Amino acid sequence: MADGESKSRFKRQKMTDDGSDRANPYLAHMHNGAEERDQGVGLSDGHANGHSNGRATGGGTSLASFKRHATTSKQHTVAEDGPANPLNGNNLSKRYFGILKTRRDLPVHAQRQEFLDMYQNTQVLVFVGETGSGKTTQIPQFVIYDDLPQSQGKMVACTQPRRVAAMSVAQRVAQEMDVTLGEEVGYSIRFEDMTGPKTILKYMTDGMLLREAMNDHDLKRYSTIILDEAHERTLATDILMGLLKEVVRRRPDLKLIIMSATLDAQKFQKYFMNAPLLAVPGRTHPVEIFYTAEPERDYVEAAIRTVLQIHATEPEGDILLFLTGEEEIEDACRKINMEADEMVREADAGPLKVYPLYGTLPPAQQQRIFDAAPAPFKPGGRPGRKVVISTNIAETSLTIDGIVYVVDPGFSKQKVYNPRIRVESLLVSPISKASAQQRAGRAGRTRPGKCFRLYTEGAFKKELIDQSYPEILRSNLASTVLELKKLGIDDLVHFDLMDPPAPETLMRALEELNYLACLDDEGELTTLGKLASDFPLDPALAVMLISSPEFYCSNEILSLTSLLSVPQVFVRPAAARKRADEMKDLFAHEDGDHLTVLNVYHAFKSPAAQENPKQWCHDHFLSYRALQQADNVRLQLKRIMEREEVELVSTPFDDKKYYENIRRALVAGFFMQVAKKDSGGKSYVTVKDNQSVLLHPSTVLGQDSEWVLYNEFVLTSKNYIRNVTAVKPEWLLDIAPTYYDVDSFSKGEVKTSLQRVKDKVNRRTGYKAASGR
DNA sequence: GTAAATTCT
Repeated sequence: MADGESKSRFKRQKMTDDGSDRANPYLAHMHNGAEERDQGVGLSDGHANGHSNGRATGGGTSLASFKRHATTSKQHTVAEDGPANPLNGNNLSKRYFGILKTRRDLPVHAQRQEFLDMYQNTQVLVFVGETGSGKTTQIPQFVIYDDLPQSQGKMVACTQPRRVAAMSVAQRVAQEMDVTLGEEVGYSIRFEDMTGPKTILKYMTDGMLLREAMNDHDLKRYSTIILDEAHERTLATDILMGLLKEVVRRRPDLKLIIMSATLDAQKFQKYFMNAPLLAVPGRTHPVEIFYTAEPERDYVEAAIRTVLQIHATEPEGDILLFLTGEEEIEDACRKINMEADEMVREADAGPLKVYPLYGTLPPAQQQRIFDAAPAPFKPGGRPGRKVVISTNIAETSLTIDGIVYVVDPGFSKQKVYNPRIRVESLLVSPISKASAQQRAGRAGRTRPGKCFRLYTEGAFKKELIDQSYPEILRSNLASTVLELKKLGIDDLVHFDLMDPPAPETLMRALEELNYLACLDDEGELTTLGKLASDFPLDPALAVMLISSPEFYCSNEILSLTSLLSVPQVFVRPAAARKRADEMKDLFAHEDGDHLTVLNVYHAFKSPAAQENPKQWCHDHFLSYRALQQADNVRLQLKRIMEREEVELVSTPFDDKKYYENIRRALVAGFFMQVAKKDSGGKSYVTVKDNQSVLLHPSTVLGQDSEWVLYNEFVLTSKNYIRNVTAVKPEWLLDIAPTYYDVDSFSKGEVKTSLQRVKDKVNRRTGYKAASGR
């Protein structure tokens, strides 16, 4: 592999980096006259409402003289210079002043006054800050100094799409403000509320704020809400934007800041009644982009070749390669390792260390990507290098310093939803231009880097879409619709979303909720629906849980619901499949996978296993993390059940009906996910939409069950149903009579079969078939 | 006879 060869496949394109040249057309230029503004004395009126909740009020601190929404950057910097902490009057630490210096070097700091001028003069502000601008840590602090939420007895919220981000940013900002995390600055995520009575700045996940909105439609606890990373367009962010658009109308005192990393900010501006925009440049190193001259046929093979060429020809620096899934990544790791060994032997190459990275990898193994690159074989020899092969987890969630080369084949697995067959599935699809930029940017975090795109420049320009479709357009909306109803949105069709989903998707969701009796025929929330929306669960799971006391097994269904809302508990390493399967057989229940996983949970909770649960899980090929997480979820759900007075009951274990009751309770939630064996005897057909499906080979269920209920529909090489339990058709007619109205079924085997069962039941109970509803 | 991008309440 000669040097020239590596370059020949790539056409060099002249550009600094996707966006590091940020001569920004949207940059707001405002006259900076605020310095002369009167520096009001005394706290604003809000201080007089006499809230005695122990919040920091600024009294006795340098903030006491600040006039709300009329402060200046100069005032802020004077206050920050100490000597007392502006928030609580304490002495400031040495570390504080050290951090203060670096904070003032951040690009956002240069525009602090500009930001204040806009913030003070508008209710909604769109803020664009590229990577490295400091927006996530600094803007909320600027806001605190001007909004003085403590004087209103309120807080400033800043949302993040991911839990880790909310936690780590809060930690960092607490340090910057020299306060204890959880006091003036805190965070709130599921299972963990690190806030207290003094908290005035709260980082939180977007999902968490959405939950809060369900019980407080006006979000009255907040004086300013900052939606960060809005460009990621998570489902929760989209719903919050729709909601907040209405809330700002109802609450003129609420300020809203939409923060985004892309220049596609006009869309946000337009959506929010032409809100003003402020843009701040980022600070990253330039990344040189290379494209292939011709399209690649096999992107995995091309990617491996490119990684090896970089290793052979490029100067020191680590490599990040993006692939789409676990199997592809493990496969590429193996191949690169083999080739690298050969390069070391035959071409005197430096050592190459390869690390896989994907979501389901245990945390300890994920940590290994942060190991330093290997040292040269001998002092002064060819440099060692680290290669990380990752899914798009490294695109946003995880940042690896030291990456200088990025290899981007241009694909990722994405969720798609097909409302016609009501199936969410994962599909390998081309990424968007925004993703490609994000990936390239990963090469320029510590020094100038290079990005090798395994597609042509023409393809980048013409074939990639600008932005990935927002999640709301790719999801089953059943739980979203339920949430919206609970948020007080009555007219879903006219609810102003940035990207409204297809009418068919909405119809499907409404229909599903109606069958689940969460919405009545008028589309209004029922008592059951209200209760279901209190649980952080899919509607079918929530309904199953709420109905379970009627089947005398709510304790067991509570466990099962928790198990179904965490990742798979069975571990099946490629090297030990057979042993793993044998272990699974120990827990198998002949009536299906639900009862099997429940057996696992009960065994996990037994004193014997709890003696050393980690070891026990390892020995039994079970995921300790998943089971622990299930335990956590169970506790949270149990608290909600107690609060809402959903009874916790069990059928005695020695009762003949113990397992049958659980299977019947499953039907109460999942009656829409039932399949009947085909006349051929091998495959199954789903009731109502007549899809041919196969039992997933991982099921413990034998082939002799006529009717089965399933949890998941998996589209891979074939249509599989997974997590399957045998049910009786009588139960379907009994528990879900509206859905199993035999007359509504289209002609076919399912209908005939159901009719036969119905007649039999009617004969037995003495009713005439005709008298049935 | 076998798959699971990612994230969230």
